[in-house]
Amino acid sequence: MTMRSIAFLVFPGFQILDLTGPLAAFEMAGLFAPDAYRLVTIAATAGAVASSSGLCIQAEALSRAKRCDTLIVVGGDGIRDVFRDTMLLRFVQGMARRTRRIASVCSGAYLLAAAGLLDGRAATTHWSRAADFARRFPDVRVEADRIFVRDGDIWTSAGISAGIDLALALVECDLGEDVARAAARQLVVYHRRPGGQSQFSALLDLAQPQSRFDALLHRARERLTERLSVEDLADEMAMSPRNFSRAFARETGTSPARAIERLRLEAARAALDNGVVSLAVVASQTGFGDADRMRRAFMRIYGRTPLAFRSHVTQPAALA
DNA sequence: CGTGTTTACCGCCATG
DNA sequence: ATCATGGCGGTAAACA
Repeated sequence: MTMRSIAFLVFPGFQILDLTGPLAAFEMAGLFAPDAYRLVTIAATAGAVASSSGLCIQAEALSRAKRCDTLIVVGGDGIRDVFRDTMLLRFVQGMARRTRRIASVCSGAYLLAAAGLLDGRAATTHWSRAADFARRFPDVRVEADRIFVRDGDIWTSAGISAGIDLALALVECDLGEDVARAAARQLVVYHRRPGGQSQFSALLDLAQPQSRFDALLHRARERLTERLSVEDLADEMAMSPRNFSRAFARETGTSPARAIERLRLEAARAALDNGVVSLAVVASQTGFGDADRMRRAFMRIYGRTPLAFRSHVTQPAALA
């Protein structure tokens, strides 16, 4: 197996989770694929680099990344100064020619865009900066609602924890789905977030963030074991069932019952993928009542049984 | 697997 | 007139 060197570029005022999330994801992948990755953190000036939280990390010189496989640029408020830094821009441009692929987390995309690497490409960044980003870099196709975007050998990801999703996707690309899922399980995060593309999970694929049903769905997800009938939900919105159904369908594109079912399916999938709890327990915890009803719902929507969503990956030797 | 019951959804119409 | 609302009844699907 070839050892791949992954270089993380940091700078003063970087976001600590943009670095440590993906770092930990690659580390976990290493439990299942020993010696697959070598991880190095680099900065324009070697030595202690303070993150925006004040926590410092020890970075190595840029020259340490000359022969790396992947460069990952992290984000953070400090990017405001960094993406105008001609020395770093030239470094990134040079890396684009040398490395197999380049990625960014959160506002790290600013550096890639300023270096011209994203011109004509699809990319994403933290949702709160998407508008500013699009204004500054009109040649980039910003896909603001995505967790991460791949365009050729350039990968960009949304805010903070999305960097973990990005890293898992890179791992899957390198080492296959089994290793990526095992690493995700070790991190206790979703391998592929249900809802796939939305920074806000599938839940808000349904209702717009400012929709009057957005909060309702969020609350419902916290108490899936309750009845959550159309009548209950209408009552909670202080609307008649008829009008609630109609308004909900108009504003979310799906019916109330289908939305609730989707939430239950997502929760059940996550529980199946992450844990070893029995089907009956998962069914009860997600509001399906019993395993048979859950199974029927899975077949109806996914065309596969709940068991098909269980990951069958052994524990890493280091933790056995 | 068949069967009675419940639930969800939708068209229609009345109201304000 | 237009629009949001809400009640009624039929139908189909899911449940028991």
